[in-house]
Amino acid sequence: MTKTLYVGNLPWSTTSEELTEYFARFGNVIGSRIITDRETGRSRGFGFVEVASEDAERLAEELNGSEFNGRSLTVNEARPRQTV
DNA sequence: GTTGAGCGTT
Repeated sequence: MTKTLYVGNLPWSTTSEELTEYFARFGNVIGSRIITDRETGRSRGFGFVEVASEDAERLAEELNGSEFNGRSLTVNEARPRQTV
């Protein structure tokens, strides 16, 4: 099972690969996704990381407020989408 | 060549 974490306050140059590697140091990371502007294609400065549910809490706790490329990250469990 | 709180697309 997996959980999705919201990651905010990212540098605009951050890629999903960087996020995955950064999160993978603290737990089992499935993958990540940077949210880019639909019109300009530039990063919006936040994204989502899919991690093993057993590691989600520790990842959020370890990475929330931590420094990533000079920015203090915001990490939280992602809100459920309207996939209902 | 920019910006800075937030919750996503097939």
